[in-house]
Amino acid sequence: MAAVSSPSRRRTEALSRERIVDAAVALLDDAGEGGLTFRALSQALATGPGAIYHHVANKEELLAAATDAVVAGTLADEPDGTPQDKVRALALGLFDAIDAHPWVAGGLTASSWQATSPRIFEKVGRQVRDLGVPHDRWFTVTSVLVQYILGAAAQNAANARILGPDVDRDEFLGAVSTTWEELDTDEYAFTRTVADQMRSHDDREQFLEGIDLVLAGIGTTVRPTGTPVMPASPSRS
Amino acid sequence: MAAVSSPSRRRTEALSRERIVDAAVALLDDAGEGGLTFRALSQALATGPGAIYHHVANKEELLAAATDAVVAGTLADEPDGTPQDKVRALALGLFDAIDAHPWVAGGLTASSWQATSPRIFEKVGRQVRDLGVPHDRWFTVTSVLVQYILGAAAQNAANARILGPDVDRDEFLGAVSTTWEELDTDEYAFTRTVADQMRSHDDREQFLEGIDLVLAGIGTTVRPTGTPVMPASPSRS
DNA sequence: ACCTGAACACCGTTCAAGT
DNA sequence: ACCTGAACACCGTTCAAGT
Repeated sequence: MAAVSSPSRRRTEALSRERIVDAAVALLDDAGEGGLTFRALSQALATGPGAIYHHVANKEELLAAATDAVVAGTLADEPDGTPQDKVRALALGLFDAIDAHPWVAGGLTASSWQATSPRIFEKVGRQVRDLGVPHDRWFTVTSVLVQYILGAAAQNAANARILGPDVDRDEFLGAVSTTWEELDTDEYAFTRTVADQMRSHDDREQFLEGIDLVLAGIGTTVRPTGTPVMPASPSRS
Repeated sequence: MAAVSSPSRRRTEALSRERIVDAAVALLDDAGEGGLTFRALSQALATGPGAIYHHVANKEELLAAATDAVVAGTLADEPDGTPQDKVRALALGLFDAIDAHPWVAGGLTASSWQATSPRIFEKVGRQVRDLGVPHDRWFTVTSVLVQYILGAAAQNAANARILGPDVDRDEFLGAVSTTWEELDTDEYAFTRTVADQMRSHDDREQFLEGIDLVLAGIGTTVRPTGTPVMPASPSRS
């Protein structure tokens, strides 16, 4: 916060990768994916478009860095409780972050095996290990959990994006629900019957139920020494 | 296939939404997301850029239509077997389609609640119903399944994209695995221990294991009339 | 070394003008 | 009604020139 050190230049502070990334996050947050522009960015930083290239290779790397900044913030605080609780807390933290910054979803799929995902992978993987999953299944089970978390959060963010800030959620869900009710009787027999469930569902709640479903599935593969196979987390209905 | 009817014009056939969408799919397939351009498209169709707008509202709608065309093709043939088998077949069909046309992943998240997703939702939902899931959980369980399928497939496609056609998969996985082994001992204690599992994993296989994990989770919530809670699909190890 | 900002090679989209 | 293609208002990225 202190703009002290170094002899004052034309700008308050010299350009730096960190300042650029911060400005990028701000731009993405209030103007969306399409709002991140080297021209808009250079204006916000009181510099020329070319200057940014001295600190960032290209737009893709910039988006990845902005994504990483948000995710790192989310993973900062350590949850506590059972491994199941920790998975839920981690998942919900990411879900909320992606909901608040929908552009993160795009950034994550664009840079999967890079810096960001390993961070998430590590946090989730530790819980998988503590859950008692056999060692030879750690990679697969952790991957599946991470894939569900990021996949579900990304799809939720996509919906939030088309909703926009000015569209009423209930109104929108009601409209979709009505559309579903009017679908072809034969071709969409199933979808029609859940139109009302769709109208009244809660995204966060549904996301958590998905986590619990996967945790329950993991539970069926876990055999704590000497005890029989048990469905996971009996503490939740 | 027959280019008969109507008096011959400068082009073999008049422009139509279908011809435009077909050309878009072809363009996306061999040049990727960035290859779809109104200029490239109009050249392929021997017309001007403006002409396309008489049949398609904008690029977003065009991408959605192209996505829908691919997905509809995938869902065309009806699988058979148990509901579990059908879910696996449906999921694998989508996985393979997204793997073959990576741009579909982006198209799906960009137009989630539109025409494409309901088609997938319906197909999956019917199996959820046949699985014996209680009626009041149909929407949630189906959503979770669809979210996992599309989310995992999308992330796989993202990896395939950064891999590219000219990069050797084994070599790439080996490189990532080595990176993981060299990560910080404390910060990445878990990730380091699964570096070798990551090197030898198979994407399709892992995807299917994820499906089975979710199905197993669903199994713990299913109570066929009069019988106790049972883990799902005892037929698979 | 870092920054500037004009310039290059593109985009999606529009629109007067043609048929 | 459908098509044309120039034109508009943008992009990301580069690069000579400055400090």
